[in-house]
Amino acid sequence: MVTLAEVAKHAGVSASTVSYVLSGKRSISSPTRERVERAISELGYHPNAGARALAGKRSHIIALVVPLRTDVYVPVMMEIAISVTVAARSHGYDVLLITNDEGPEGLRRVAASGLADGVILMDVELDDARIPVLRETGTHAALIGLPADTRGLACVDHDFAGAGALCAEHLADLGHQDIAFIGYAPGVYQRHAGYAERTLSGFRERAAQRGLRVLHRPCEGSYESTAGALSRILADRPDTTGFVVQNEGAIGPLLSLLRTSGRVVPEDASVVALCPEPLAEQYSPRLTAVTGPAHELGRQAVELVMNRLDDRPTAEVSLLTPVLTPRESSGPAPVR
Amino acid sequence: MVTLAEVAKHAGVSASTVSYVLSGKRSISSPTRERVERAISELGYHPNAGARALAGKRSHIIALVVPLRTDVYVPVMMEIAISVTVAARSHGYDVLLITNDEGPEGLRRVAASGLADGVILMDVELDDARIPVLRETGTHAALIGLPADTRGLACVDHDFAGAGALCAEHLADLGHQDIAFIGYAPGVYQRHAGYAERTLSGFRERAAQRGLRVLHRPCEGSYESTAGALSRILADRPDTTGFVVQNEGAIGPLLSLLRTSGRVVPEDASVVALCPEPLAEQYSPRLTAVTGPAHELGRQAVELVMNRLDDRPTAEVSLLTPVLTPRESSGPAPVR
DNA sequence: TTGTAAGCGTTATCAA
DNA sequence: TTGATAACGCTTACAA
Repeated sequence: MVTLAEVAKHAGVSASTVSYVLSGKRSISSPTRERVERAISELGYHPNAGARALAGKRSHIIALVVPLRTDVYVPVMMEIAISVTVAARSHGYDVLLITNDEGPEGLRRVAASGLADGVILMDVELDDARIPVLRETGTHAALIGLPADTRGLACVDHDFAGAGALCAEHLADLGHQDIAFIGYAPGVYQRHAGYAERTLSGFRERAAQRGLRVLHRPCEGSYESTAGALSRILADRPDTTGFVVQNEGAIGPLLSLLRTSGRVVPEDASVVALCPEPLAEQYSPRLTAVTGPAHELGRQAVELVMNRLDDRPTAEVSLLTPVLTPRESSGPAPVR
Repeated sequence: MVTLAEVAKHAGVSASTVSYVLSGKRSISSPTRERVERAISELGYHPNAGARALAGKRSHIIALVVPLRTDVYVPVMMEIAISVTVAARSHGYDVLLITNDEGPEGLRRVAASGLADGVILMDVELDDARIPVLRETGTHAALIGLPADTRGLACVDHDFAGAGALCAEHLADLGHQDIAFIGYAPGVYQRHAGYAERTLSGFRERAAQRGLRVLHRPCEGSYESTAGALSRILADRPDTTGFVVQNEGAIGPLLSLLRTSGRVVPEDASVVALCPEPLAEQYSPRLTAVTGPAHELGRQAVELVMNRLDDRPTAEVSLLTPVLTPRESSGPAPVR
């Protein structure tokens, strides 16, 4: 194993000079810098991570806490994890993966041992058990998701209310009057999951402004539950021509069922999905969809942690603007 | 921050005693052990990771290298990542996430810096650029996937040939004679991706043994490409009654197209998918599918790395047995 | 602009 | 069964 001392000897300088060349924390004359850099590459030197952490009081690692089972669509979780890793690397940081099966104690372990300098929590809940640990240990952290009490925390999330509003806006613009919102499973609303409620209220508010009639139906996402939701919707409001779906599992069934019931999309019924782009693209017809930038979520979370590590102040909450991409599944309301 | 020295003072013993209580590397009398353990919990001591790595020459971290873009269905990648993390924790190890955008150099960095003691590579290709680095640096590693040359390496993968055989077997048992295999995109076969070729040859071999007629059609997975593949199949072999699909994207389109063409599944045509369970469950009809245990892949990879770290010999290749779960999409061949 | 040297918090060897 | 103590490889005052 090549050590800093060996590099120093090889370059004919002191150890501290090598260290300073690496860290850039003091100015070095070009000739020495070059000698050192040559020595480094000739010997294939890589600083020892443990020693660096011990002496420098910084592990250059951030922990990413992922839930075992999650509300978040898995490919999106992965996209976030990857964007976090890439963004962290651009700051010279690596990412440690922590699963939530250790519970909040995992956080404490990682922070107290100095294994990680900071933490990013994914899939944060309104009343998240990990937050007290964060406060108690004073760990530098960024949250993806919005807890009930954000005081002193740094959070990034999609602007779900804005996303809901966008759906209402789009369908109203197309002349639809009766809209059904097919949502997550009832349990999700019963435990007051923030993203679900925020989307729904953003949607409802804008719908009210635009004078739309709205029906909200929770849905498990299975074929059967979607069929149940749809038939109730059509029974209660036969004039429904617009559908907003916020439930990945319900999309496929909904499209099949509309077809089966003789409704052509988008001529007879318009469908707007709240889902990731790749999902929207893979259906036939391709779905008009509202999406938030998942990789941006990861990137910003990393920026937040880095800012906190360097004692730069950060805003408490940052919401990312969603985008509606019109595709083939939405069109003008049918004339009656 | 609580140090080992503070614990020692609090317990009235020497630092080394505390260290040995923690590592269990020498026998300690019960009374001292208890005093030390009490001190540890009273002070909330967590050993410093950097110091431990430096002195002990082991970081207790393994790196998991994930591809940015992948052939593997993303939720399965995530499942593997999580099972790796959980399994690693059970050995006192943490997992560092490395993306492949650093290229093979990322591996070298992580190994040479002592950041990780070992490495798990996901989505390994036949001629993987990361393998030379592994050999050159002598890094302890486990590969998920099978490279062309496995000498000296520890690999785990699904038994794709077995999976293919299982599909042929199942359809033959049901009396089907003409089977179409709807595969991955042509490019996947052109670059001789191991899993694709192994599945296909396993399938072909068993089909031949059972006297089945077989048609293999690569497919991009889009609606259009699936439609193209299906119409060619039905043109070339109108008597085709069995379909094997190994392309997540093609499943939905195939089911729609069969329905559209007036074929009822499973009365007129049987479909067997090579895909993860959750995917098979979410279609209507639910799909008979062949699946490999993804979490087992992660678990075994960790065991392999741990064995290598402790100089225990390991087999070069371990293939995990796939399972066929019969569901609603396959049934007896129609009588002619 | 560069060098010297004192830690950082463990582990593990050598004694006792 | 336990205690001193010398590494481990780096960072960072403090000197020069």
